Amino acid sequence: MTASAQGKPKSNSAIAVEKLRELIFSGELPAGSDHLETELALRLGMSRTPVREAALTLEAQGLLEVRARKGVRILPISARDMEEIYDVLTELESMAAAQAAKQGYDAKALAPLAKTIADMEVALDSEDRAAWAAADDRFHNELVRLGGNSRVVAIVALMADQVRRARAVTLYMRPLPLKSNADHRAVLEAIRAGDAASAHAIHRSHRTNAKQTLVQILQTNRLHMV
Amino acid sequence: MTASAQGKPKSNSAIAVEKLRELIFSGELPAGSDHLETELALRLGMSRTPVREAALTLEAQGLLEVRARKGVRILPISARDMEEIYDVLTELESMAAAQAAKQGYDAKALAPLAKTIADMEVALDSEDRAAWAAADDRFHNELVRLGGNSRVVAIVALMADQVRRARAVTLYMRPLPLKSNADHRAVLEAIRAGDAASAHAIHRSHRTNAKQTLVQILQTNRLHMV
DNA sequence: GTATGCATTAATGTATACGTTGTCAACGAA
DNA sequence: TTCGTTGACAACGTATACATTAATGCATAC
Repeated sequence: MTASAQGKPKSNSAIAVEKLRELIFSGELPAGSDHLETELALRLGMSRTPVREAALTLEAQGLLEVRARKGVRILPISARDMEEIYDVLTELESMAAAQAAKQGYDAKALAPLAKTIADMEVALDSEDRAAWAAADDRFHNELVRLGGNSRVVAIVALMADQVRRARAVTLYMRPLPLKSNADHRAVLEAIRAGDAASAHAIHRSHRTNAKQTLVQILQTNRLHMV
Repeated sequence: MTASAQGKPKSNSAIAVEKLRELIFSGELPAGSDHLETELALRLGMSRTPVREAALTLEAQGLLEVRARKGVRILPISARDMEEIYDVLTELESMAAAQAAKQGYDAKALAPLAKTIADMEVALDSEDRAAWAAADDRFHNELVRLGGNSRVVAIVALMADQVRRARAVTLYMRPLPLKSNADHRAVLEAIRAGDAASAHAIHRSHRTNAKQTLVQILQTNRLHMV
């Protein structure tokens, strides 16, 4: 089927979730800012009801906070928040890597993961940071998918959203992660070889390094409002 | 201030969340059952709006699913689900135990954790399974709190809800966990000694054992609808 | 007897009106 | 001048009416 003939009717509530996410990630709704429900409803061209429902959904996802008579507040992300998030990602992704290694995937099943690594390599060569970030997201998402734990997939997706918000600010403040792809390849190789312990250890150290790099950037730049 | 003079006004939406959680945990809304919004609204003595908002919140928490024109479905829990949940709990709680050990807590700060272990001991002596389960919940909750990662606390709380639902069925089907308190004490001791590696390893093996016990019960009894 | 299509209906999705309540500012008293 | 009080306002929380749409059942044709 082609992507053109989708034809699936989306509810306004679902549309509101998408639009609000876009507005938050694009920075049009900056972290720490307040927005009235009526104002958002007007902006999205619908009534308050679906906007309110979307706000509740996004609140559960940790992107904003609904406060009585003060509108929704887009949650800021502090350096401490990023530490917490990276620690969770480190644990759950490392577990996923280990479990993926135990599944005995063949080369075909691992092809999507290998593709993301190749894409990152191309992006690094052309110094295309945005493309690198997109491929990196796909790598981590695919990794946990291979782990086979649907709850890990869901939690990591939520945390990755927050990382993406922070990265929108930090992406151009740090050196290109030229060496990180060696880690990615090593993880892939460990999974292919069925070496769960190595997959776990390598990914853990990879994530730990990434955490230190990012937290240092956030702290030295006092970017507690991302 | 005394607890009697609380006087905090709760919104109907918040009340609906509480009531629905009670109905789900008590089994009055059995896993797998469907319930119309109108019916629930009538049952809770309020209009559809707050009930609907509560349903969205509980959906985000993984307790139920809202389906168009079919009402909300209380999600069943399969043995596979419990495996996933226990794997997540194992990783995050072990990390929390290790981080708690690094904090250098004194005896006073660890007193609440020690109290839950003492309570479990008393409950085991009197073979009071319900009291043991309640104290065990408090132990795990307090443990992650000491870890200091608020996101881990939140995720573990969500997963613990699911465990509680399953335990309502399995609590009386398994032997009393007479030896588990030795694990709890060992974890506490490792934290007190500041031995992060031991705290991590001990708690991990504790959780792994618990997982195997529970999953085996669920599988042998075909309890895929808990 | 079966299958297809249409009409009915019932439940959600959405809009809107209204009540409730916290906020903010102006005014007055100390 | 400053602090406290009061009042109006405005935004949310809730109820309710309405639109939408999918499921269901019946009738009809093959």
